[in-house]
Amino acid sequence: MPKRFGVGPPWWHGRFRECGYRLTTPRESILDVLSKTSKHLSAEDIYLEVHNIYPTIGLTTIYRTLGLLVQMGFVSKFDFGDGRARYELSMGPKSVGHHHHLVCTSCGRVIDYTDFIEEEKELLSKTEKELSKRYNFKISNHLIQFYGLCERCKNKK
Amino acid sequence: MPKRFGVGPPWWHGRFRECGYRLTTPRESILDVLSKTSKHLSAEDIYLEVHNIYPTIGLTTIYRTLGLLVQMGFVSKFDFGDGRARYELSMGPKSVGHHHHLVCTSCGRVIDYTDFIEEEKELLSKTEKELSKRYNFKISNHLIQFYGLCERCKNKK
DNA sequence: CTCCTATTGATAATGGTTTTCATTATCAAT
DNA sequence: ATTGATAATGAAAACCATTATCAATAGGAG
Repeated sequence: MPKRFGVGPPWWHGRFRECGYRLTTPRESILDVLSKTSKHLSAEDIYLEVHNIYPTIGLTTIYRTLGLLVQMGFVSKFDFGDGRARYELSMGPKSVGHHHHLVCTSCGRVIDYTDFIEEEKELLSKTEKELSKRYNFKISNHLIQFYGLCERCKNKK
Repeated sequence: MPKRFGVGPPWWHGRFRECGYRLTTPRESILDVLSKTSKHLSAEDIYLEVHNIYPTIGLTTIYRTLGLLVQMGFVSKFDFGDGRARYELSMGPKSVGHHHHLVCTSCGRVIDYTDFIEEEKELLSKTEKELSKRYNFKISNHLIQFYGLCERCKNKK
């Protein structure tokens, strides 16, 4: 039986050591905030949140740690076109798992969707396989976003 | 028989007037550069190119015009994660037409691919339709990018 | 040709992200 | 527990793509 979430050390403890990095208080605080939300937080959002539980944190450390987490594959970095990057835990309990985004070009609202159409996943892996072969490319990730007007903005016109 | 490209006024002349904008020399120069390449140019790339044929151009005008062209749907704006936006003509002779990107996370190289798998287009429109209905979202565009290691970088390891 | 207005471009400002560097914390070996 | 090598931190400054400001200029309807 797999270990339940919420008991024992968080799942990421081991991975840090494996990669040769130290799991420090600032880093844990950042992971803590990320794991307790399913929102799309900016670096400053995270800074403000972490600041509550670890007041001496610096914005620099936020950026550095996020870079590390992205590199380790724990965190995904997104650009929704508003000039600041957004970060989401890409694995873990509160995470919705892999998902794509609907971005409203008018108000900037972002909707996650995980309920893929049946064939969507299947086609995606097929496409990745095909592209890998054709372009001799080792594909490790993909980004899919749809742009348009959300319910509110659509009716506003 | 459709008008051949290269003769008569460029295809975009009319569209400007329709939208209530003036077609000025700086704007034409920018469109000229964009229509003669299939690369992913940054604002500064475009600035340097246009500067050759219209030396008094200002970087400000580049940004303003690109914003206009994006808004009019002539140009697509992309973010490949290197901190600067890239622009491509989304219609016209030299344009490869709608395409997706393979982005190398190591060297930043970008490969366009237009030769979609047969089912890809079909599924995409099906997905858009489904999402529009489910989230009451008017989808007008999408972005699909695959990340990984290009041939060169893959072998370098 | 003239006037009104959109457009331009030099400059300064903005703001998210990175760099720098002196200080501090971590962990393995003692 | 103590030490020492090294990684990590954070305040401040630097960076740099993009935007705002504003006086000067150009387009085009009349």
